Amino acid sequence: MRNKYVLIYQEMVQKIEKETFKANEFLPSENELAEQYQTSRETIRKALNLLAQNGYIQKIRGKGSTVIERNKFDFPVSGLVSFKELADKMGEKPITAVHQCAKVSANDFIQKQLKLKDNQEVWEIIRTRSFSEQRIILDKDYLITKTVPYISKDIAETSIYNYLENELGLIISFAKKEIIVEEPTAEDRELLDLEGFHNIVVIKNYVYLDDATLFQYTESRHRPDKFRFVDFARREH
Amino acid sequence: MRNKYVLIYQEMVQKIEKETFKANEFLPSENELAEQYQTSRETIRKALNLLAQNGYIQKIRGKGSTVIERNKFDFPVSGLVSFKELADKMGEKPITAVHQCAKVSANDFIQKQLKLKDNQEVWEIIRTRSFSEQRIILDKDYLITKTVPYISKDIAETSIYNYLENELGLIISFAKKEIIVEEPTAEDRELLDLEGFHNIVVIKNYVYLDDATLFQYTESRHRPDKFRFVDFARREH
DNA sequence: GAGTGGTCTAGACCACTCA
DNA sequence: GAGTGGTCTAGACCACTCA
Repeated sequence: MRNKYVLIYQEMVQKIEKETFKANEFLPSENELAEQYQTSRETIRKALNLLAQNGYIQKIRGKGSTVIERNKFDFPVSGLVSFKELADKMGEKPITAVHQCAKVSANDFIQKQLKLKDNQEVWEIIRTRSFSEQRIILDKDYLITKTVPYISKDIAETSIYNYLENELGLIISFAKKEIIVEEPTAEDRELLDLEGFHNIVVIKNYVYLDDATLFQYTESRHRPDKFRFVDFARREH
Repeated sequence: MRNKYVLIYQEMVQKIEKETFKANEFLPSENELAEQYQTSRETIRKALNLLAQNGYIQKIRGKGSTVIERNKFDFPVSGLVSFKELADKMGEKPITAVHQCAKVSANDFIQKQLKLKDNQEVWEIIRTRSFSEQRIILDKDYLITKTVPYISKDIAETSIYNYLENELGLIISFAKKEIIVEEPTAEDRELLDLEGFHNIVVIKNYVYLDDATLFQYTESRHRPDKFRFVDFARREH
């Protein structure tokens, strides 16, 4: 049984997406919601805070909470998004080709990224993603073998995240992301259909578990014309 | 007088940055903190949740809250960051040149971005940012005149955000951001030192006030070699 | 002045960790 | 079994909005 405030949050997300609660209209007041859900106001407020954080509503003091107009296609909830989730939203089904899926000794660069003490073994997974017969994205994943003792080409072909979370029971907690633009490497030129593009957008991702241990480093290398990153951010005051 | 939980949050941020609380060590427990700050546990928890959200700590059930190792230079707190804040963190002082600062009639594109009904007037501000004598960034800002009745070249040269928040008293609440890569326009070629680069990284920003009204659309156009975006994101479960 | 959201409290019960 | 964080409650007081 999930938490009450998460259930209320999810139910309200549904209602916003189905437009039971419409954009620019006000939600019922916190007191009314507390009454409806037979719970305390603080619990309602936890649900509403989740909605606000994720860009569904804007709370206005003295007035109420209004539903933020959102183009679901343009602005998915931001945060950590795996490639598969992203592709679902893009509509078109990508084809994944696995070029490498093996335990290798970490080179200096990977050692540094994953803060390894010595040249431990890591899983190296190299994949390309194709849309309409064009190889657009090169994904390079490095996973610590202590946390992920085994992984197969089959898994790499579907979803690594699904395997990590549902099969291994790992709880992914947060990630640090960096986006930069680089010159294509020889590997990029070989594995991607660059079509004359002179740059590659590189998304570096450092992924952490719920005990704050770093266990994965990922580089997602995109052809620039197909790259798009969207984000919803609240300003701190 | 600010809120108790914000004060506690700020004090703890200080302690983490000054390494009174060191990376990978545990904070005092919530009960201890409640005792120390003479407050209730729920108030302490609000402060700790802010710390967790902003990537300072990781809470581990049954054990406590550990300080996340963070390279402050590499990973500033993510979210909405104005150019001036960003430049402060980069160390080098940029030079801003204002090319345009005028009320103009909104063209079709701007009307669409700002969801205007007709061709209202908007403030158009076009600026370049130089580092080491190189014009690296082209900023194009469009502000709704109803919200921002007046703005000057002087303001555009320093910080628009400072003016909006401290002079006009506007409360900026959230923004939707989109990052894509484009071919340089004629304007990019004219106003930036492209040095042969074939692409421009474009950050589109839709900025909203605390009453959920959209009042500003910004395009920040970066030379790709100097572009860098970092983010801290928690995964939703 | 009635209604709204924002903060804070003191206490309860729970699941989890670790010796 | 002692200590940890996670959730939930019922109530208080406050600042703000709006008629």
